[in-house]
Amino acid sequence: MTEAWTIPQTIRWSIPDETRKSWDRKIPYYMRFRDHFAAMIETGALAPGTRLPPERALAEDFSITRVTVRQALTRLETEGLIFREERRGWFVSPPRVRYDPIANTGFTESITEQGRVAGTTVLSKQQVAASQWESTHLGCALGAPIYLISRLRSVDGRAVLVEQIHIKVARCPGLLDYPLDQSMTDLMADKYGIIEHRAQINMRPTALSEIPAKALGVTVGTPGLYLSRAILDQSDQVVEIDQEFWRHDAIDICVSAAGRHESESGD
Amino acid sequence: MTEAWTIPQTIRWSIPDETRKSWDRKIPYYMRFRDHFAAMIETGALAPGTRLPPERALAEDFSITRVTVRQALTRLETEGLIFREERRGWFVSPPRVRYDPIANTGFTESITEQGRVAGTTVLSKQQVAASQWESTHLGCALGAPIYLISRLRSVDGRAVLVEQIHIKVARCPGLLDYPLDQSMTDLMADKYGIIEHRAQINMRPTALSEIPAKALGVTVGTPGLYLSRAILDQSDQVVEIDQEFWRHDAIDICVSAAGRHESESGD
DNA sequence: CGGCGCGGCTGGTATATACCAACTCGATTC
DNA sequence: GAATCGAGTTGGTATATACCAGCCGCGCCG
Repeated sequence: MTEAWTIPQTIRWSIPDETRKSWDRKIPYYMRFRDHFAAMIETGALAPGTRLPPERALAEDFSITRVTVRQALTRLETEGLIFREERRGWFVSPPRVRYDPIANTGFTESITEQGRVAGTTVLSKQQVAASQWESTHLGCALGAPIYLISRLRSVDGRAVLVEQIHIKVARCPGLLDYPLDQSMTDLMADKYGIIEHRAQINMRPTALSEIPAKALGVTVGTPGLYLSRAILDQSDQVVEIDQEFWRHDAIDICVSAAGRHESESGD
Repeated sequence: MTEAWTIPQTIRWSIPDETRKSWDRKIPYYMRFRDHFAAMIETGALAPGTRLPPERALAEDFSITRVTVRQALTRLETEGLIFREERRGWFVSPPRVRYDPIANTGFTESITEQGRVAGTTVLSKQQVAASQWESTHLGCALGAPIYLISRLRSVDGRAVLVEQIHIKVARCPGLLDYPLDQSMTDLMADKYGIIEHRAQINMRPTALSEIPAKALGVTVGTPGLYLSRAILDQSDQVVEIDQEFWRHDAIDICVSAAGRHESESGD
């Protein structure tokens, strides 16, 4: 319904003849089913959050088997139009939230600006010994003490991401005693005088594995977006690593870039 | 095999007890199948580009049905470990290419730096009348003449993205007469004196629709990443809009961010 | 009135089978 | 030697069916 949804549809590709031909040939059942619901969602006939009828009912109504129904539903899920909750049903996805991973605004602030309600829950906080991966990426000895904080973040009551935060104990002693359901950036600045100077961000599509899927209340293997953020201080020391697992249909990443300089070449 | 692949596996989530319990309960056939191939790929026993046996052979070897095999293969595909070519077979995915959408380097340059071979093919070039979407985003009248360029870009011979470039004819007259299989940024700077000053980038996971899927040689509905880039000049005029459709398993987005400023709050 | 249990509903996993459509590659033909 | 044809192979779509596992609500029981 929002502009974001319609962008892919408004694209005009090069060979319209090809497209026209495709209308002549037989369209698979699952695709007609998909098109039907995609249209209803995009026109707003099905409001976000609406629950779809049970798979068995859909199969009967459309005179196709449940297997075919599930093929179509999975497709709509991949497209981000609907989502499912394990053994509870299929629902129309809410509009995506815009998120700028490099901006000077945090999650809560950014969501609030969009007129939506952000929520944060601390799932766990503990002190552990650095694994191989952590020692490499945090720049500490293997087995050195680190804090591990796991949080669930939601928009309008729907969980959209789980994150795991890794911080060296030596750098922020006593961190776990502070309230952790708010901005880590602010906390580290206020209590430890640590200012984020630079961040290295990685993103890639993935499938949600068991633990993050369970935390988000989704079926394992559903598409997701992995986003990691390494935060460096003024002296280029890594002070925090944040690993985020997003529902793939919840996010619209928006970044603004400074332009290429005159002297440099592109491409 | 690369570090990027193993990150999700090295994550240590909060409730290891839960994880332990999961080993006791029955693991579905499709998951064991998945685990088997995921392990072979991650250890390098299956090299990138390797073709998997036909689905029917896999079904027989593992004593499961082809439906179940396909469920597992689709899962591995969502995870980015394997990909398929329409009616040709399943293959092990090559390592992802790192890509910084906001850096001062173009596609070819960036790929080359990673020791890989970039390729660009112009699929089509034409002049059309601006659609509603184009007039809105390019900032021109509806029906105004615009150039539409469609290109296919590959890494090591494998198509990784299709892009569609929209440029106002008024701004770059005669553009289509220049060679278009190279840097558009350079071309616009050299021939028209247009310097990229700022870019607005949007990204989100999606499913590849028919046209981009066909161009990439993949099955429609496979996961993809949609990336659009609006390029503004010195006077904040939109001079170019680039819409890119990536194979989701080909890309590892890396961006470097300037830190949050001292006076601002994060979250 | 509150907690517990059970049954029904939902999606999750799996079998067995069939036919279709596109690609491959070798053989045949011009 | 190049173009064409065709058979076989591969994935794509679809039916019909069965049982399992977790969620939910109703009703029973304390």
